[in-house]
Amino acid sequence: MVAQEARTVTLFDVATEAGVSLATASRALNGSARRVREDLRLRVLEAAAALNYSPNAAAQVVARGRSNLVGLLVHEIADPYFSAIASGVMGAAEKSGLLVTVASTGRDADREAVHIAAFRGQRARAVILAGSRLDDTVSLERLGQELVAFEGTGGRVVMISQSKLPVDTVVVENHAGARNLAETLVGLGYRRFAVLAGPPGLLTARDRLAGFRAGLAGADIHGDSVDVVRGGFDREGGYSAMNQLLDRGTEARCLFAVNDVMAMGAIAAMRERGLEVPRDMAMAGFGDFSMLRDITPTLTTVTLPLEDIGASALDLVFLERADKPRSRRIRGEVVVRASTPQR
Amino acid sequence: MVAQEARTVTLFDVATEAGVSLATASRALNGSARRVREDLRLRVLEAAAALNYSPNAAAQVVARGRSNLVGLLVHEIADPYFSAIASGVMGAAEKSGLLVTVASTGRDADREAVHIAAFRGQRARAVILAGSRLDDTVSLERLGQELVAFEGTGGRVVMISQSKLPVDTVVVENHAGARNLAETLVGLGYRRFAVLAGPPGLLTARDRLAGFRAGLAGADIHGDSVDVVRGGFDREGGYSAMNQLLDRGTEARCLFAVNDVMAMGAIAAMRERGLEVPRDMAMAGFGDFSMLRDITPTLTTVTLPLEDIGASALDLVFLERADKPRSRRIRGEVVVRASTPQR
DNA sequence: CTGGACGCGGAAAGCCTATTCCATTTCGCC
DNA sequence: GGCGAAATGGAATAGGCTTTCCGCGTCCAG
Repeated sequence: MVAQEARTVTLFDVATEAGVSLATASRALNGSARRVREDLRLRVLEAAAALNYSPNAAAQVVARGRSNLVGLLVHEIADPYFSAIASGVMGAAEKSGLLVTVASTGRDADREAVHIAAFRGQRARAVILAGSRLDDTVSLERLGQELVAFEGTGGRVVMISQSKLPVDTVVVENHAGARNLAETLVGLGYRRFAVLAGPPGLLTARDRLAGFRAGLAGADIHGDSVDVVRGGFDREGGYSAMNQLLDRGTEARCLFAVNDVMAMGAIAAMRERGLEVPRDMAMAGFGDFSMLRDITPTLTTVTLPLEDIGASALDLVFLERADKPRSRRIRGEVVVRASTPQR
Repeated sequence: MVAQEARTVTLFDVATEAGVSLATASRALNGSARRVREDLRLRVLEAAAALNYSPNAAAQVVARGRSNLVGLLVHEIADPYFSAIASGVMGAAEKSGLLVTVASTGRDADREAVHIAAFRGQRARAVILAGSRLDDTVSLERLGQELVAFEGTGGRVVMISQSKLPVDTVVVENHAGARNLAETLVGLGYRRFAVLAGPPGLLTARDRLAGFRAGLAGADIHGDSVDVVRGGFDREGGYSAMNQLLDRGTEARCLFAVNDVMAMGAIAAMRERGLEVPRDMAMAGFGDFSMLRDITPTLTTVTLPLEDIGASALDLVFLERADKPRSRRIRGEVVVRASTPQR
């Protein structure tokens, strides 16, 4: 028995096996503009199948000058908000024959830049940035440069959240959603509010707070009567902000947490003190991830069609780059549940 | 003004700019075995920075014959179980300078095969298969062939869940965990059990059921006194299985759902009928995703260190392929919470 | 019957990088 | 100072594929 060198089979092998040239084999396999006579085409296909040929994608990328990879940058893939978006992106990508490479940045602008550079190296077809930007001109500038470099390789850039850079964007209407929520809550009879507002620089958090305030203002409820507490944009942030609020005391009868997981943290903080939602405090969140309908009490929130958002982002990838960046606006919908009963 | 063709900058440009040869530039940039004189090295680095050079990863892959991509196959990225594992894999990958490409299979064996073929085309360094196998010899066989072909390109294969194929595996000790859980529940005073058991063919579900039964058998509680209902391995499955169980009536005082999201579905089904956990029925789950501590009541379960599982899988990627597949065993830990009070 | 248009296979160039193989320089040591 | 060994720069090649360009055969119109 001869020791077999496990060489991988190349297009050359397929061509030889089929008795045609490399060029013909290539054309037969990926149906180029040029046509190949039917019998040859079949011979090539058969040969490829017989040899279990799998084209070397890297070589194709080198030859074509572009890949079919899409880079998806999220803050944290384990966060249900991002994993739902990722699911939408990946579902749409599969339909379009694209592969999705995901990277978590942990909200770190530097790692973001590193990953974009890596995607540039991959000659990725596009990069999708999911997640809120910070209100930080320096890092925004830096990101912009990185993205320009990326576009220089022919790739597309799509952002999800705010339209702060001149790239196509799926804009989440945080302001409008929060305003509607405020109006709804006022309609339910609430007058005194507290807000767990997230970190100061985070645009998403800021927009939601501003929208909520705008909604209250429409009902003549003004800023000074609203208790605002800052905190991280995650469960822990909600938990500690709520503790802060409870420690210092509040007259609010209804709490708005600018993100659902913060609301969950807040509920946990209340429970530890023997307080109950909505008996001791009504509560509303924002962002709706599916698990929310299973917590007790079910939580009033503004639902966002996260998977659609991801899919929309991938749609934008296929548009030609234009001078004027386009945006798709996604509106959330207020859903009233048990946590905010009529007063 | 001259129309600028936006050609991407290549290694050749860097070499020219630095006044050295291509070979030297290459060696300077990725520190090969060969050394480059310090001043030249610095010149190259400067030139690269000045031109904002980013190596063409695809060309590197072609030249080196292997990539730094890791393919991760999950059933559904939006499922917290898988997104937590993905988070672990991605965190570890980043430390090792690897990129992670994720694909969702939706438990479809064909799509699984398609994706593995795609990863083979990418010359991925490794593919990690997360998620339970089905007890289906045909598709298992098919998968095995696909994986052999993948390994033929020099890639590594790591599975997470059961060790059913001759590849390195992170084995989740479902049987032992469920047995411990059963023993714990018996210790709390429960004697009559029902199980929401998941689909018949799914190995993970099967192992947990078998382990649970084994634990009960140790306490002389035998099969015929346990109500077993089949259902999907997700929230909907738990919901409908629970409805089935309640429709036909049961004497069980404690329910074991073989997976946490099924337990959540079951709780929802009970709530719709005005039933409460644990008053009307105690309940335990399996798999612990972090949100669980925030539902009411907090749920007894077997926690799995999902992020560690992902990280372990990536560890295995770096081991040399060996004749005997290795396995890392991961044991869950029983956590008793409010849903199963002492009786 | 002839000439041009068209269809199609094949040779070869090109994509970008890593690495081998020479050629030259540098260095250590007697 | 001279010699061999070690270090190091550079030309050329490899790697797998796509695509351009060339040339030949076929078909149809005149």
